[in-house]
Amino acid sequence: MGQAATIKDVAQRAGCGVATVSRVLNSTGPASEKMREKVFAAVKELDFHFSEVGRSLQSSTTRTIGCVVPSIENPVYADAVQGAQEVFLDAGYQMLLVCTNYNAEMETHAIRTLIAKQVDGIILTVGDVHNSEGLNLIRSRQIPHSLMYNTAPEGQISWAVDDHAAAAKVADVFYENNHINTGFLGLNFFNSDRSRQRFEGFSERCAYRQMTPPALLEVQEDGNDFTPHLSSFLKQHPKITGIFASNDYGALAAIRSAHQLSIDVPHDLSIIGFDGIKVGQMIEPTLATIATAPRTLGAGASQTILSMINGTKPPVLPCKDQTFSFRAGGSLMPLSAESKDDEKVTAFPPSNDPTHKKANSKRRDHNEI
Amino acid sequence: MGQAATIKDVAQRAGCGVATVSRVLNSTGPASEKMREKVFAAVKELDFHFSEVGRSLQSSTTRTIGCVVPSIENPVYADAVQGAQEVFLDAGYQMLLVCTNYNAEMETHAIRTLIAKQVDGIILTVGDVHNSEGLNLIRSRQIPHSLMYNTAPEGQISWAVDDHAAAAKVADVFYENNHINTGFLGLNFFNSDRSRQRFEGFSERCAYRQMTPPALLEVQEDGNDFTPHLSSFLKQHPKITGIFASNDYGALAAIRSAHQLSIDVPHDLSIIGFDGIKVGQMIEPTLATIATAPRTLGAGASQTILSMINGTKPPVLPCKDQTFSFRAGGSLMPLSAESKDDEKVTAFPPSNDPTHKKANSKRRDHNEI
DNA sequence: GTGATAAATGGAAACGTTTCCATTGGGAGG
DNA sequence: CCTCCCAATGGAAACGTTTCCATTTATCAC
Repeated sequence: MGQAATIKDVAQRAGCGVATVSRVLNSTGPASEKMREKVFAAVKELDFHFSEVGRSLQSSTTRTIGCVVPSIENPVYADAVQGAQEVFLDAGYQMLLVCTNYNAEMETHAIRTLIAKQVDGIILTVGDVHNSEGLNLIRSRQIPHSLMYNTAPEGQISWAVDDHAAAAKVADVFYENNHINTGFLGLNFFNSDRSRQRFEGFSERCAYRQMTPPALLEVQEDGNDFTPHLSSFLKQHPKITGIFASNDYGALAAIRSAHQLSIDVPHDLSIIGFDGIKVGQMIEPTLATIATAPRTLGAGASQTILSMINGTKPPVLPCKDQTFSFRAGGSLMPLSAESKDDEKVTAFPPSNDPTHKKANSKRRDHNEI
Repeated sequence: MGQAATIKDVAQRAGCGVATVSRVLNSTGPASEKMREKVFAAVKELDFHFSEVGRSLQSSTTRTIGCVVPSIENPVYADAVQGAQEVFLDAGYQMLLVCTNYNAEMETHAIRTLIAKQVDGIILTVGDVHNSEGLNLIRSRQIPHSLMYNTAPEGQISWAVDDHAAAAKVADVFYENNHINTGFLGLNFFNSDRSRQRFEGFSERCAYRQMTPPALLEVQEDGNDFTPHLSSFLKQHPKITGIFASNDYGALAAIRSAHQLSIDVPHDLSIIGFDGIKVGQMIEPTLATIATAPRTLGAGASQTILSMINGTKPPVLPCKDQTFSFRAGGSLMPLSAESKDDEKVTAFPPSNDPTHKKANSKRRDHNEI
C-alpha cells in the first residue's frame, strides 16, 4: 500500500462521484441510503482519511494555531503553553510551537512562517511589545491573536500579569519587612520587556517609599552559574539585604549561589521571586514570590482567540490587580525594625522544619566574602 | 487589502505567467534579467509570500513535524521538546506539539490528526510502547519517526534512558549506603511504561542484593498533595529508610510531604529521584537522582528524523549505559553500617550549608507519626 | 537570408478537497 | 400517459502551488 487513499479512490471504489463521497462523509447534502453504505464500506476498506492539506487549501482554514514563546524551559511558559494547548485541542485545533530563546530575529522569522502556513490564530509572548516586527505583521493581516504575558499597549488584547503593580507590591513587602537596601536581579533584561517592567515598577515604589534605589544586576539566562556575578555584586553593594529576582528561576539560582558563597538565605539575605512556579513551594526555605496563574493565562488567551474565530463572546480579562498575589515564603525574613515596629504583612516561613526556628542569626559580614 | 496576494496576482502585475514567477522566486529554471526585476518588483509591491498550504498540496511535504509527549509541565519533557524544536527550526521545520496528559485516547487521536495533516515526521513519547494504537498507525504508514524516552522494542529507534539499568543502579546505591528497606514511588504508574520499567529494574536488583522487596506507592500526578498517602504508606511499612521516586517531581513532592509530616530528609528518610531536573541541584538538600540529558535526547531524536527525511547518515544512538548517571545529593544519607563497612560510593551532600554538618541524628520514630 | 540551437516563456495538469450547478431518475398528481 | 418537482448524483471549477511540455523569441553559424 503505497500512497494514502484519496477521495477519488473512495469514489471509484464506491462507484460514485467524489462530490457524493464528500457529501456523505461530511453529512452535507442528500444521499441515498444505498450510496451511504457503499461509501462507508469503501472508506473502511481503503482506510481513508481526509487530507487536511487539501481541505485547508479549499477552505482556507487550517485548524492550527501558532504559539510563540521565549522558552518552555521556564515552567511559567511551559504551563501557559500547556494550558493553551488543552483548550485548543478540545476545540479541535492543534498548536505549532516556536521557542524564540529571547531572540527577536527568530521571533520575526517564526511569525512570518506561521502566517505563511495560514494558522487560524496566534498566541504569543514577544520580547518587546512596542517594537515587534512579527506582531506588526500579525496585526496588519488582522490575524486573530492574543498576547500573553506582555503588558498590552492601548487597544491590544493581552492576558498578562500586571508586572508594574506586582513589582511595586514586592517593594512594599520589602519595606514592610524593613529591607531598605535592595537589589534587582534582571534576567534577559534587554530581551524581555517583562523584566524591564518589573524593574521599573519596583524602582518607582522604592523611590516612593524613600528606600535606596535598587541596584541592578543583569544576567543572561544561558550563563548557568552566576555565583561570581552575585559575589561581586554584593561586594559592590554591601548594604543590600534583599534581592528581587525578575523570575523564580533566577531566585532559585540566587539562593543556590548564595549558599555557595556561604550566605544564608534568609538570615543573611532575603530573596523574593516572581512567577510562583510549583517547585518554589517544594523547597526549603519556601520561596517568597509573586504568584501568577500561567495555565489560566494560557487558557484565557486561547479562548479569546477561539471567540475571535467563531465570533462568539470573548472571555473577560481578569482585573489588573487580580492577575497576581504575593505569596509569603521562608526566603524572606523580616529585619529587626531599627526605628518603627509595624504590624503589617509578616512573611514567615510556613514550614515546620525545626532548623528554622533559630532565626535572626548574625548578619552577613560583607568584608569576609 | 483584502486577501493575501497569490502567485497569480504577482504574475499579472509583472506581466508574465505564473510559471515564470515560480521559477524566478525559487531560482529554478531560466529567466531574463528584465523579467526577474519585474517579478521582484511585483512581489515587493504586493508584499507577496508563498502560501505554504498550496505548496504542501503540490509537494506533499509540509515542513512540519509532530511532537507528542505526555506533558510539558514536567521539565524533562519540556527540555526535550525544546531541544527537539531547536534542531527542527534550524532545519526549517516547525513543530506541532500535543500533550496527551498520559491519556491513551488523546494520544491516538492526536497522532491520527497529525497524520492527516501530513506532518513530515513525528517524534513521540507514548504511554505504552507495546500497545500504542498511534504508534502502530505511524509504523504502518512508514512515517519517519523516533521514540523518545520509551525503551525501544526490537527494531525500533528510540532515544531513551535505560530505565531498567538506571533503576538497578539506584538499588545498588541504596544497598551501598545500607538502605535495605526501600519503597518505590510510582507516578502515573499505569499510564507510563517508564514508571513500570523503573520499578522492575529496581525490584530485580533489590532481589539480587537480597534486600527487602520494595514497597510500591502509586500516585496520580493530578492529585497535588499526596502527604496523606505518604503518611499511611510509611505507617504501613515502618522499616523503610529510603524511597526511590520514579521522577524528580515526585521526589520533590515526597520531600515536601515528609517535611509536613515532620520527617527529616535525609536524616529520617533518604530519597532518590529520577531525571536530574535543574532545580534538583538548586534546592537544599540537593536531590540525589539519576541524571539524564533531556535536551540531548530531544535533539538526537530530531536529528534521527531529519536524517530519515533527507536520507543522510543518522546520528548514532548513545550507548545504553551512557544514557544516565547517578548524581549524588544531600537527600541521600548513608545509614550507619550495622554489619559491614563498605568503601563504595558515599553520597554526601555537596553543600557547605553549616546546618548539614550535624548529620546522623536519631532515626524517625514511626509510632509517633 | 536561412536553418539550427538554445534561452525564455506561458499553458495546463496535478495535488485533494468542497461546492456550485446541471443532469438524471423516479414518483406523484393531473 | 404526460408533467412537474424534488431527491440524488456527477462534472467541473476553485483554492495556490510546481513542473512538464510546447511554443515563442533571440542568437549564432553558415
